Amino acid sequence: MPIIKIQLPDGSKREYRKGVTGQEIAESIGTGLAKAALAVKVNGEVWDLGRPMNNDAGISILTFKDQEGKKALWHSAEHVLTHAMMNLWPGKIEMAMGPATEEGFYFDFDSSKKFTPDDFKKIEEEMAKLVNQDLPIVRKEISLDEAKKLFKGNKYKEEWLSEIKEKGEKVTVYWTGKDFVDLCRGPHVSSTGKIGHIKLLSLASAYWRGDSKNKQLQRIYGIAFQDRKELNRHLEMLAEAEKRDHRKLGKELDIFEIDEDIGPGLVLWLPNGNIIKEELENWAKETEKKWGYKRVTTPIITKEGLFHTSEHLPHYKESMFSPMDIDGEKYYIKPMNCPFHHKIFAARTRSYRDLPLRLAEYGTCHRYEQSGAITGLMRVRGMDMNDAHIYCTKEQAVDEFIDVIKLHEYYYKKLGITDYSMELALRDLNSDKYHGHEKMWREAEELMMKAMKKSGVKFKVEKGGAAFYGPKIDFQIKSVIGREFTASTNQIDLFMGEKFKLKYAGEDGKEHTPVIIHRAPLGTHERFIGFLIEHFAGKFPVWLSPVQVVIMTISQKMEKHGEKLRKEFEEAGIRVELDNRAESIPKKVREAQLRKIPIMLTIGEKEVENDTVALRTLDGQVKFGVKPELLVKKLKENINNKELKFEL
RNA sequence: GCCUCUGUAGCAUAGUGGUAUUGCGUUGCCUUGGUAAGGCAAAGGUCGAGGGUUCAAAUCCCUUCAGAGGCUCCA
Repeated sequence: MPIIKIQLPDGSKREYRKGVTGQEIAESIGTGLAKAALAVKVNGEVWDLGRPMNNDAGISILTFKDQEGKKALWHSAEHVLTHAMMNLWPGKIEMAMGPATEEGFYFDFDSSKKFTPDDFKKIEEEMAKLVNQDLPIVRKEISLDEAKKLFKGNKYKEEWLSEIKEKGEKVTVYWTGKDFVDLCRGPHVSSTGKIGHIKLLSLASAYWRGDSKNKQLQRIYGIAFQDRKELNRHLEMLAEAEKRDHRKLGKELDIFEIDEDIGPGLVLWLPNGNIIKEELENWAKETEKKWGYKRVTTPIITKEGLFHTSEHLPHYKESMFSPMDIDGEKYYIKPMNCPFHHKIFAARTRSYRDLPLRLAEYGTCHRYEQSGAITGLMRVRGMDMNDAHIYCTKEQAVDEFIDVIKLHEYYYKKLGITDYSMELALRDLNSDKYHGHEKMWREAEELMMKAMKKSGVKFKVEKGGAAFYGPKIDFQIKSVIGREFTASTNQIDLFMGEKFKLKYAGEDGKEHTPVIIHRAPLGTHERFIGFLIEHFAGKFPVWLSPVQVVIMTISQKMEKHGEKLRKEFEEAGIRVELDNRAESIPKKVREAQLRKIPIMLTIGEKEVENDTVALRTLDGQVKFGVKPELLVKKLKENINNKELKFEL
């Protein structure tokens, strides 16, 4: 019998007969593993457990702990979903496609029946049946002709097959039991029993192959876990995420409002929200002053010519609000601040001695976002941007850019944002949306790459995401509940300097074009605060809290004392409220908790007598006999240092 | 922009053809209390807007606005 050598996950080598499967190897290692195994990684490629190995190989057994194992399970769950729907509505479902994603799976299909979440229960029951039957899931390589016969009449599969033919790839199908088959590359788990518990989450629509010219299909999203408890935990997490939704909290905490009569994506900052906004703004102003930025202010509207120079017109016209006619000339509302800052640079003769010149502004910009893209504070049409442009020499560019990265890191660290990543977005060489000449692009890419590498920060390269005038770096931040956003975009720009004919006198006495760095570490107030609401679940650190301290009287007899205390806190620059209503303490506490006020003080007879307060923090801890002077001192320190937590 | 769904008082909700339910909040009165809801009462709604069907519309149909989940887009 021919023998092959397999290197096991622990590094040891063992001999097996030729044709051994991943499942058999898993069984030979340990019974627990045999059950948990979902797929196998063979020389770096993910395989089904049942696929025979005919050569020496190094393997690792994938379980639900591995993302690839999860994906095999989820993809199989997607097949079960398709299978169940074909069973329930025979002839009514034309299956298109369905992959596993990073957090579950979805299935796209075409059907004359309009599905609603009310159908989920029925489908889930059918899926549970299929899982209980523990049907084998078997991979088969078949010929193109066989495949064509098998999927005859399904235009989506036919399109897929003709593409496989073009690429010259092999056709693989997966059978679930005897009566369900789908065209699929896999990998899958070996039988439906391994999938465990499936939950359908939502219903949406999507264009076939993600192209808006194509037909829209119905899409069902789902998730699956082997362990019921894990599924429940996941569902709880989703519910928790919903509670943290900035739109919900924004309303509950009186942070912002979006009024129908004003328009979609146009934010009304309520007094509470405005405090957060101003605190952030002041922080950025102070910080950037220290980092050598100079502040400027520029208009919100401009003659159209400015955007022709920058080439935003006509290329980005559709993202701009329609122009208005002023004295027979077209004026646009600015979608960004860059050209204005360039004009400030150009307004005076510049020498290399003036560089780097860092111009910063809290600019109010408006962009015509697609109506369907607008969500809460995350995608808006009117925004305040913490924007700045650095004009420097080519020699300075790398270090300046590293400083920009450091500035981000400073901001994020202070706010306790630890989960972030960077993406270097380059141009897509096949697209014609990019401007400027080849040399300029290459140089800009090189400069950015150099800066990223020198800074030592991890980053991912993404093709096709660049701005039309240069590559960019996006900071992706993740909130505690796992929602990810682009918080800021930064660029080294060799294009606009030329377009705006910006010049400085160099050391050599000749004219040079400055390099421009675009940066906005806090992005827009809208998105950033939206993110922070979810990040902190509305429990802002003291310095950002709209109301920092509430003083609650046990009875209205303590009003005078309460008022005296309130004044003391207020004079110390602390945002404080006195709650002297004729309500019970439990009720006052409850309300303060719901408003997420970080410092709750109660005063009763004892406190008046001893001139102390009882301190309660949001986590429910109560400390009696606290001296107000000490508290004020500690709070001021906490606020000035912008600390994340308050401790006495 | 496209697809699907949703829209009832400040907020959260009940209501499948007979002009609207409940809770919180608000206001008033009583209560003056020790760490997540004290009691009673009152006010508050052209049921997103406009049109249509019908004796009668929150409810059915059309248009429109807004929101949600996606897709496309995202300088």
